Amino acid sequence: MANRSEARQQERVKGRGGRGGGSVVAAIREAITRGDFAPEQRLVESDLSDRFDTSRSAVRSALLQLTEEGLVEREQNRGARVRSVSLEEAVEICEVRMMLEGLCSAKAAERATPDEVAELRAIGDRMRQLVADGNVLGYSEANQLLHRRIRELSEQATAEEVLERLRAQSVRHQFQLALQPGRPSVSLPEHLAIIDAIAEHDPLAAETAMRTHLGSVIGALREASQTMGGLRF
Amino acid sequence: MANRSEARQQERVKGRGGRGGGSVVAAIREAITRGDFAPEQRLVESDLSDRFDTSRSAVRSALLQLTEEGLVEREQNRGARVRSVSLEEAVEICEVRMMLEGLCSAKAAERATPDEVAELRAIGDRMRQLVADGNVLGYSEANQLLHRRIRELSEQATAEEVLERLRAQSVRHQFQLALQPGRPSVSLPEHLAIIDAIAEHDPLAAETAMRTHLGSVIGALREASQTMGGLRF
DNA sequence: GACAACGAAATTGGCGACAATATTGCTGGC
DNA sequence: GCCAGCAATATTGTCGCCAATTTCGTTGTC
Repeated sequence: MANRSEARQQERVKGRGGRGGGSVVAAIREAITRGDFAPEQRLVESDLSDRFDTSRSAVRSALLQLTEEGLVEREQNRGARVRSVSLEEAVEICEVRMMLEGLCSAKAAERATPDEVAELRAIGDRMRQLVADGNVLGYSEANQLLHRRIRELSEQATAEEVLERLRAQSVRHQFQLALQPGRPSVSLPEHLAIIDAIAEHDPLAAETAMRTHLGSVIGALREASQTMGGLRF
Repeated sequence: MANRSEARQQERVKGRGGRGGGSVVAAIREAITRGDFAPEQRLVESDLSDRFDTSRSAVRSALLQLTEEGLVEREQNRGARVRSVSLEEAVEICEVRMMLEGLCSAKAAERATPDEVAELRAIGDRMRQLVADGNVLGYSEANQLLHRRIRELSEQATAEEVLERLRAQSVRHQFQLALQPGRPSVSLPEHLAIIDAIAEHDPLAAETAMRTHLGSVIGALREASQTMGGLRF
């Protein structure tokens, strides 16, 4: 659409020009989750191959894969768009997270070594500090880190994979939530409860604490959408 | 490998020859889950395009998608094979099912209409009869049907999608289990308990019953693998 | 007789071209 | 002035070809 003239920065994939087999997927995925592409935005194959300095077939196969991952939607002969996930879908995702992160939390409670417990405790302390300082973005990052570490500690590859996929799908909702005023002070004690349960190697308490936390996230999602007017993301 | 001469039956995809965009994926997926291809078997692109009477690029893109679904594994420049899932992986899958089908079971208990409850009860009755008759294959089918209907009743699209994917990955383990002598008489009461809980619209009991059931499945998987010698599927 | 080096065959990876389809803009009639 | 039909354009879908890579078989040497 004539914007090929406005010399757009080309994001070279992996350094070498035009190559990078599987990493084209990673590049486009990151661009979507980072918000470079808006929800519902059309993803034209030739534009993308241009932007990422790769071939159209590479982009094509990447879009196929991202469709499978739930980040992109395609219609026959009508191309691909960034998937926009509705509030209802975000709630569904959170319900699944509730179950699966509950499992991971329980497993982490079983397996965590003293060092790993110390690591979680350190994250908890940092969270406390960040909330006290009113550092919303920092807290959001620590939040992601905590959830990720607990997933990893579970050593449940199947659950980890599913959760990673779902996380990518709901980054926007997740981020919106983090910016909600007063939200950190609600979630902080929930996070600390999870850490405590894992530290005490109490799988049942760890699962319950995680479920409580994500239940509260679901509630917050619903509330936030009311104030925001039910926008899709 | 010179077996192109033995006139192998060509399974036309979708009737018309050589077409059928997305349904090539379905055809190969079915062939894998039906056991036409053994685990670890190589999937040569030209062979498949021959067998399903389609183009190599269609097969190629199908294999890409099936890799994403966890049914196929690929190595750079070395082609695709049918993924073989180990006992440990099967247990992981079952743990995830435990959580997610637990969720679906609870939601089904909330939502099920009288008609739907009657339908589940009918399945339960049929199961009882099939066990009494010693009809193992029939029971296995009814088993799958029950789990599927509960998933559908939950109207949790996200969980349904994940579960469907995982089911395809573990069909072999699932089938092996169904053939285990004495297994039906163990699982029958568990299934009936799930149905009862849903019929009584008791989400908590429904979730618990489902978790108990799949916990028992995990135990059975482990036992079966001992007698079978820890074979991969 | 075993093994390394080499060459041939099989297979995958990727690009370019072309056909099929959808979208957009234009023209003429009412 | 609005709408139907048609032409032009943009975009996707698919195929065939060739290069890159791996695998398999052969030959020659020790």
